[in-house]
Amino acid sequence: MPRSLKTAEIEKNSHLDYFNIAVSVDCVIFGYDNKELKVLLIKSDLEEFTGLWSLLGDLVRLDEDIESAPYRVLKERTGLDDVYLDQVYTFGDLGRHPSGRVITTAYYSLIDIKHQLKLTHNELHWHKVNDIRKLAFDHKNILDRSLERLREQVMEHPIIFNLLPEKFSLRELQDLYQAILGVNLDRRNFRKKIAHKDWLLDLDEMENDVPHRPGKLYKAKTQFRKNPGKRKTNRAEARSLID
Amino acid sequence: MPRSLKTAEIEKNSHLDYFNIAVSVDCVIFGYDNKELKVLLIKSDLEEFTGLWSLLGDLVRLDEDIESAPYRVLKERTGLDDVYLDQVYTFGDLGRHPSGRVITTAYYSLIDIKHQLKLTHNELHWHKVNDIRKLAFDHKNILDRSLERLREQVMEHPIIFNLLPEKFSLRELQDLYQAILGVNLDRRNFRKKIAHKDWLLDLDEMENDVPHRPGKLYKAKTQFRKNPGKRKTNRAEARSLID
DNA sequence: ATTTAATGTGTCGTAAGTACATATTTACTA
DNA sequence: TAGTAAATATGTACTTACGACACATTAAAT
Repeated sequence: MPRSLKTAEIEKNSHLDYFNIAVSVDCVIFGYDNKELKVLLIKSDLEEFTGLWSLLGDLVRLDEDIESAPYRVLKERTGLDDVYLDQVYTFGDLGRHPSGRVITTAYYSLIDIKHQLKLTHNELHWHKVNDIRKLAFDHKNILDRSLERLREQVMEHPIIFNLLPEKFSLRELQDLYQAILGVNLDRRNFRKKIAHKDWLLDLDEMENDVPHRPGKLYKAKTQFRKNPGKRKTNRAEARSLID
Repeated sequence: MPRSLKTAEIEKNSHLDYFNIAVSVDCVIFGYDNKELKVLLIKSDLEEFTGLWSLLGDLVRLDEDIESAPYRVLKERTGLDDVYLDQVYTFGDLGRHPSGRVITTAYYSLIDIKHQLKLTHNELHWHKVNDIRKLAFDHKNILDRSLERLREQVMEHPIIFNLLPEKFSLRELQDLYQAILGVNLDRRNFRKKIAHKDWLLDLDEMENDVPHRPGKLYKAKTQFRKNPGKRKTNRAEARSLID
């Protein structure tokens, strides 16, 4: 039996009961601003966690695929549509939710703070990922795992562009990589590596809002995958692992 | 509402009902024998899938962590203890289970067929992964994803040794890699790469059961992680992604 | 003794990773 | 308008990893 479950709380949380496991999704919504990686959080609505922030989540509905749930949550809470989402991990320890037995599947999302978001809900706030020490539930753990996954994915797949406006300079791109990976990169080597990936389209345009020599502007050439649910095995990838 | 859900079926499957999502785990149990990657399957017990095989799974109990469930399933069905398990993905499409709404979290497991398994259940059978075309439920999809994950993990982490007996030769190890990755590898380059990883302990022993020049025997030096639930981010890994 | 079938290295060309320096362009300001 | 500051843009040399490839060695079987 869940630890801190009392009858009063069951009534308060009518969607939870003693006899079933509830299924939820939580969204780790990453954004990038002012050279910092951010995550969108909401004030926790549970007494146990007053003052703490939490991820955006909801119970999975009986009539929706689990993959649809995080899209719905993002749409409902932020108005965002057509975002990049990837499943990270499913968390289901006994004590993770004080109101009952809830298993949650975490998704992370990459969005462009500046151009995409209209915050409809004033309890939502962007937080610097690096400054976060504690969150409600096990959400700090979920955040850590999501960041870990983001770091793994970001050099292998052309997904990082979801965090940037359509047009960006190589400096902006490098700053973003540095914010995500938490390391400084050599500019010349970084550019060689990016050039080699063939992800960028040279727009033949220049920055015009910088107080120094403007850089060239690029846009992402590659189509990012928006629905990661059903992937194909890539034989070539497997091969490159060894020989 | 689930597609093919009828009252009769609900009665037959008393653990499922109209009003809640059920949570299960499925185990993709990999083994290795005769130069082939195998997976342990059980005959499906559902009418809809008579004649088809399925993964070993069970509903998650109300009083166990989700991570504990696959360990329990393995213990109950095969007697296996202390195995390597890793969570792969959570599948939750509406129509995936004919008897109701069931969301399942897939784990893959690596075990040594020869020395560990006492099949207690005579409906269990090892199947060649390469020969599997169709499984019950969405289990073929789950198997594909698990194999994909195994292929990704197997060069990065010293987990492959869970599929081998304690002592093994480099040839056996290479054969196993080839079975998993589905490619042939150059022996010299393979050995260089493995040597470079510093995963092996030279036992100063020789094979003695082979009809040709015997090779040296090795054992795994590295401790495999048995409980992958809570990983730490590795700063050095992140750095190596860029430069 | 010869054959067979594997083990156990080494080399060389190529590609990628890493450390590092100089010239160039624009905005700013004095 | 000339000089300065700050960033862009690019190249080279070193080292390490990858990939294709060949030959000598060892033990078992005949």
